[in-house]
Amino acid sequence: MTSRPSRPRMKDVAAEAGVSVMTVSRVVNGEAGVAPLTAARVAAAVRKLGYQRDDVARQLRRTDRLSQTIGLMVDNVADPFMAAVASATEDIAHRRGNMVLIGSSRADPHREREVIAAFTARRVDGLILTPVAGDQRFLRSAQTRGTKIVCVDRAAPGLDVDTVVVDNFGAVRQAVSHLIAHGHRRIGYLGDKRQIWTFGERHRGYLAALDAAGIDADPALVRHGLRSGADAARAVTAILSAPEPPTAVLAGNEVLAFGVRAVLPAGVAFIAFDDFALAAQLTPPVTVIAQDPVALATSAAHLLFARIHGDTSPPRRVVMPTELIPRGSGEIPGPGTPTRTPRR
Amino acid sequence: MTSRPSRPRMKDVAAEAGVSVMTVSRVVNGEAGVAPLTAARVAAAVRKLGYQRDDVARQLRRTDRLSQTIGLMVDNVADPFMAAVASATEDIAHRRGNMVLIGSSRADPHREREVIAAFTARRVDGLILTPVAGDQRFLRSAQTRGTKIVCVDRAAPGLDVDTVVVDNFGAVRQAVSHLIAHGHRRIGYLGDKRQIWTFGERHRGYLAALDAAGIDADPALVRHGLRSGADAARAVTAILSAPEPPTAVLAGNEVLAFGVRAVLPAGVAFIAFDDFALAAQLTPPVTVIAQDPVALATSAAHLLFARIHGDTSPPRRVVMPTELIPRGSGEIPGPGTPTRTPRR
DNA sequence: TTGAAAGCGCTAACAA
DNA sequence: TTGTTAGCGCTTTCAA
Repeated sequence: MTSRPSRPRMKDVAAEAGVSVMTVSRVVNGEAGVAPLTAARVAAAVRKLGYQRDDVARQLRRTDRLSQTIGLMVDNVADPFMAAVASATEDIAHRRGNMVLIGSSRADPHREREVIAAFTARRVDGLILTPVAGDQRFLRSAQTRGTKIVCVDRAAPGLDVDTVVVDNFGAVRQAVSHLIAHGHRRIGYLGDKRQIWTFGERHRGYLAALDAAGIDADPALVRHGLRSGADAARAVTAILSAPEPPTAVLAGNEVLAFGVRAVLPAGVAFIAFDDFALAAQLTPPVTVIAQDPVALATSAAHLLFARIHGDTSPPRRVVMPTELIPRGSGEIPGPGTPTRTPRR
Repeated sequence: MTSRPSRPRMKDVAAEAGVSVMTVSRVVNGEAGVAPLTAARVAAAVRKLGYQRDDVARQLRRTDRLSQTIGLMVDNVADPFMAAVASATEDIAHRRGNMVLIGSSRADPHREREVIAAFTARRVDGLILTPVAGDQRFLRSAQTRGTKIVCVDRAAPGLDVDTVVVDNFGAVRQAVSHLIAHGHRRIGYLGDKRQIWTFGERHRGYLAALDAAGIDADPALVRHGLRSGADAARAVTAILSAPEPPTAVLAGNEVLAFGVRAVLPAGVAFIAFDDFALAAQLTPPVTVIAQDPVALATSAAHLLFARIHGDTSPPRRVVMPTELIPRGSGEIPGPGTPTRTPRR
């Protein structure tokens, strides 16, 4: 076995340049107070040896304790919404010279804790989270010890932190009211786990719209805990084969919408939460509740970096807009629509 | 200003439990040779103070030097293919108790170097890369110093590392031959930058299929460097308004396919590289070259961890399968098709 | 302008 | 079984 050649250290550079490690440190970090000629010798030694500063050792000693690393916990990076959040977060972090550690909770509160513990053990400066568990109080200790936290997309009840979300409740209430206005009274709801804040809100919005129209909510038309397109396809098939099937369906997010579309019969109205690439090109085009994941994540990342750099103002809740985009699928008339004139 | 309360250290736990830090270290790391009663006292102190081991300091001193962190550099996490790669990588890393640092090159060789430098400065144990630049020799120094490297999706010419890819050349040659067999002789090609290995291969496959059929390649039908759906939409519109427009188009990846679909007239045949969620539900359904990003990334991650844990066998190149899935759009007949019998 | 000494929080090696 | 000493690679502090 060959022994693994280790990377050069400051002391190697110092020896090569004939100076002390302190001088090397000053040159490597671009500090003033080094004679130009000395600096040039050090720089030459750095190049010759291929020296690169060890940020792990650096972080251990520095006064500001900053790792220039943040932790991003999403539900699942493969989800297009979460991918957009991750991409935007990484972009802001990169611009600020930071790196992003990424972890997925996959809607598992246990995994969520593991991931967050692994982040804090690595001394991240801050966390951007899409929380799963209803109760996030376990984060308080990290918070009081200086780790900055921002929630994005999903709020964390019981935790007093900056939060960037949309009005999920209002957006779904509006969408369901839209379906009701088009004559629907039996409307299906397909969502992920209710404990997830967004889906709790979306389900409440659904119920509120029904209630406002004097429609009794039928639990047979509601499915929670759907995690994949396949889950959603099975659920909508089941709901549609009920004795009194729905005439309209709401899919709680993009991934679920994909599954619903694969099996939804023509004639059933459909609205999806989240806009997606081909929504306008399907037959019929899909009416959606659009939100902007890039704007959400960008706002969250800016908030986080402000906190890391000393902003101690009270926690803020930023609510970003949503837009109901009617494209056709959400405007398919239901049995109660005015276009079908009742005969007497 | 209030001073930031710092997290407890081993010495705090040691003081609380009335033992030395070494004993705390043993308990925290679950090592044998601590009296049960002592261990219990330490454990109680850990709980009371909410102690969490500092992995940064730990890594600095440990003999194996492992950070239990790997770096993943993708082109752009928002791209569904890359998101799937990231998700699968994170999943394998999580199972092995590792974390993932994520960075995006966004097809910029300069940014690529920055990201990789930031990874190695943080002493990652290994790198999983989708390289951009044609020349990756700058990675050799990191490699000789012990950082394990695996390329996924894209190979890195000039670098002798494990690589997990598909046969891009063969897959596109087959797809373009498929279009030719359906009577097309003027076929458009839309791809990202040619320097990116995959797109170089895909373009070569395109040319090879034309050549095998005795068709002269027309540069007016080819566009490189497309980075978004909007880019692709503009490019295909331009190509179609040429004097002799193509009767078929190949989109080099999923993101470009979205843009093409938005503007492609019915009647123009279409094949996309990468399968995507709604491909089968468009009108006409989209014929695709399917590959499995999860399988690619899983294989790459396993290779990387084997290397990190001492596998020193020669670098391997794993070639995963692709599948041409005919769904309709790629079978639209062209002017030279046998179904249009030539009259004499 | 430069360097020596100390120490960040932990673990390796050894001693008791 | 427990503790002591040294040191990972760097930065801080202070002295020259």
